[in-house]
Amino acid sequence: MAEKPRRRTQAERSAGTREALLSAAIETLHEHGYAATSTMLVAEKAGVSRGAMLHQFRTKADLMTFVVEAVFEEELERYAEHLRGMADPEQRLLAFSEMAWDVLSRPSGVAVLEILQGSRSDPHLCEKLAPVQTRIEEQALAFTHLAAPGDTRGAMAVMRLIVWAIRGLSIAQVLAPVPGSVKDSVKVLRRLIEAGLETGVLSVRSQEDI
Amino acid sequence: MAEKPRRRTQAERSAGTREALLSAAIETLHEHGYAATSTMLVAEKAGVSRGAMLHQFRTKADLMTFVVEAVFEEELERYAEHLRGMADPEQRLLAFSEMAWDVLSRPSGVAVLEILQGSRSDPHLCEKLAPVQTRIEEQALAFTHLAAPGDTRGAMAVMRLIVWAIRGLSIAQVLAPVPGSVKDSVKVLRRLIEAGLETGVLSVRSQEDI
DNA sequence: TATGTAACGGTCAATCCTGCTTGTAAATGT
DNA sequence: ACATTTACAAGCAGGATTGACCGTTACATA
Repeated sequence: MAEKPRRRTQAERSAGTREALLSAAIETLHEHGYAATSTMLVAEKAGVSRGAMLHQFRTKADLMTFVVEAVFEEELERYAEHLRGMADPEQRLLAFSEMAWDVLSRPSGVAVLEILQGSRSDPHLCEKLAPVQTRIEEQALAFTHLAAPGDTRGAMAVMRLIVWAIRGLSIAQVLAPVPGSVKDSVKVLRRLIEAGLETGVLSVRSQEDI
Repeated sequence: MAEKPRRRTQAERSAGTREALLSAAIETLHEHGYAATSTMLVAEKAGVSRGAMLHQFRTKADLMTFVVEAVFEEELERYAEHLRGMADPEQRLLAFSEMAWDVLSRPSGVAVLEILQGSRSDPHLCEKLAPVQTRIEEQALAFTHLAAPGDTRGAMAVMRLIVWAIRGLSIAQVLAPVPGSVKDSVKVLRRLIEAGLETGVLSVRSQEDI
């Protein structure tokens, strides 16, 4: 009758439960926020026993760290896809705010933000996340190529502004009763960047005297 | 020896403990985030017995709501002070980002953001906060006078962008290992607004076709 | 002064969450 | 084929948090 209920290989099983836990964690974080994201809830939503979860992620901090890392990998791919065939730095900068909105306003982006924010409440998680965080910021900066190699500080300021403006707006969106209207602000940001490029404030070559 | 240990009046005593709890809550939220802000911790830090706290704020949600409201009142005053004698709408808009940074990056501003974010984890708090939140946004909009009376939607988009960009950056600041560097981004925002005004993207008169 | 009311201090039960431990079955490696 | 490692299930203990319940004291007012 039924196919041999072939047990999957170990690696497959591991990957399966980790994937299920990842999705469930993202969903829970997106929906209920960090404070209400207990490991029990996540395991239950993932359809995984608490024992299994505990085997894969010994502590809650481990699970959260995994989520941050996994989502970041996925985000990088998404950025890369958006930027494919966009060589002009100015064009990249112009597209950046809407790109970032696409990437960061998704449930996974909100989930990561919840974790970052929530990490402040858990020293253990905090120190596990510290290296990941700096690595992310470095890679994000290198990846965007927003400025000439020389001006790290200016490029960092611009990148941070855009990223955190978008993150802020993504909070506004989940908090707002009518989520749609937030995107207007993203467009305003894009226009501001256009204006900045026109007037030379955002020269992609240098960003000296801030 | 000692002065008569005159017992304060009832109203004074109430106000005293509420004030102490307010400060302690802000401090705890700013320092450890929402998840780690237990009522016990707050009471302890305020030097108030749990019984007293429970008398003033029957539930945790009550305390949090009080914090949001009290801080907002204080923020309004701060804004008013900044804007005193600044009648020109363009000038107001120019000053807005740095004003907002002054007001929102303070511990109380971070605390409110923590509460808003944390409210998603607590339906009870969520519904208590909903009316407060819309009231705040309305008043903020009316208060800033960023656009001509006609164009509510455009003004809202601009106001939201600035406010949430600043809020996002204030998160970045508490998360960052070296907090100082975040302010660069605030200056970039100011420059972008200048540029937007120059090129007419941010006309204070109208903000039609977004 | 006497009575009602408000602030307060301390303790309690119920709940929830986390991480540990034990036990089982399957897959992997020799 | 056997030994070892890995994935999983389930129960358990410790700790923390919340909100409620007493009793006590001081203020307020008649």
